[in-house]
Amino acid sequence: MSEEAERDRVVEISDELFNSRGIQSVGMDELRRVSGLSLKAIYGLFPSKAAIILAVLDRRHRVWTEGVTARVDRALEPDTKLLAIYDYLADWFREDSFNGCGFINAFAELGAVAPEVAVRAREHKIDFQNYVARLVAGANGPAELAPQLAILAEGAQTTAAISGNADAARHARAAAEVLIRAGMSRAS
Amino acid sequence: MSEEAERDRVVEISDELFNSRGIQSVGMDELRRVSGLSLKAIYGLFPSKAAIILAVLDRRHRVWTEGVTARVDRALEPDTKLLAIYDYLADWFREDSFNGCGFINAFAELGAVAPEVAVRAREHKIDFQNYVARLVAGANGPAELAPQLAILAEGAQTTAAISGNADAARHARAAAEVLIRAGMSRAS
DNA sequence: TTGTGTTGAGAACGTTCGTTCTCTATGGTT
DNA sequence: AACCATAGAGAACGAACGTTCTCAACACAA
Repeated sequence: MSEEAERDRVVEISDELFNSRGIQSVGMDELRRVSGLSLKAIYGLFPSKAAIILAVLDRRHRVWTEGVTARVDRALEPDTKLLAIYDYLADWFREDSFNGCGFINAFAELGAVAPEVAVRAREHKIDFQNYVARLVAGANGPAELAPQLAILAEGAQTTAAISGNADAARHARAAAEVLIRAGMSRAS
Repeated sequence: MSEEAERDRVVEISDELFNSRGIQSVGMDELRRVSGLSLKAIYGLFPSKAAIILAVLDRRHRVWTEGVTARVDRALEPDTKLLAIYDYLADWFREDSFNGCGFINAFAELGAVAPEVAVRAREHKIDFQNYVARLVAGANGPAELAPQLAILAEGAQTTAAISGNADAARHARAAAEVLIRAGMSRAS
């Protein structure tokens, strides 16, 4: 296995473990056991656990972005593209492994003591807000609609994570529909 | 100082420290140093750090509930009562010590490994949803409005925490206004 | 075959944490 | 003054963590 592939494998395994049990609760020894690599090999791929954490965040950003854009791209109309975000959330919430937004979790766990984690979380959220803003602009919606829709998505994620059921996506979608319709009628 | 007062003091100090730096990052030794009590005294008041964490969550629930109800009670009309929630959030977000919802943070940090923390977080959120539902009912709004408004409040909290600015409260309030108006017009 | 560099397995190290224990000083009671 | 219970200060303990080191096994070149 190439070094690149091994790195990806460690990051993927770390992502799953961090997601299910939190970052600080997962030790390097468990990473070694699950990955089948030696500690020496892992430390040959990454200089520290902190570097693995950041790599996991980068991966999460990529997976999230690809997932949501793929889902949005399938929708045909500008307004159904916006609603597709919440359909993506609904599917995500129903996965057994769903445990809340990894960035919110990482920020809550390490944001105050690991500035780089806070930065990645902030960048991830800003990136999503900008994406929503572009979709809103594409639908000729008013600028203030974008942060509102983003807040709905954020709220759905934490509500689904803590309550443990996926209804939040449905509620957020319904709210988004109302906001979009209201925004469009005012814009036209 | 009475034992009750000392207990409160430890919980209050722990709340502040946990809020600013996360739960796991704060050790018992720091609690000792800041509180001025001996470790022995602290362990006389609480059987373990886990018990302190739960006491902090209970305190957070009490403070939050009192704060938001006080703000809501100041509003006169049923629909402005609903909007008062977001005004309360706006004030909270602007506090220097604001670091996101303590329950979301605790859940993210410990929910997967400390079931009691997850239960408290869930109970807290359910309690808030029920509160919103009562306010919505008082305003003769449709039942589906309540979870939508709750999701807006959740999203505002995480967005404000990660982005570091209080605008999220304003956006959430504006969205809530639209949802409330739409809900009322359909109900009437 | 011999020598050499590399690697895996995991022991070891230094630190930190939650918790308990020791020891000393103190204050009240007789 | 003599005794005892109490409590503070922090050392000590066992466990767990991230990281590094040791050492034996192995692959491969000469």
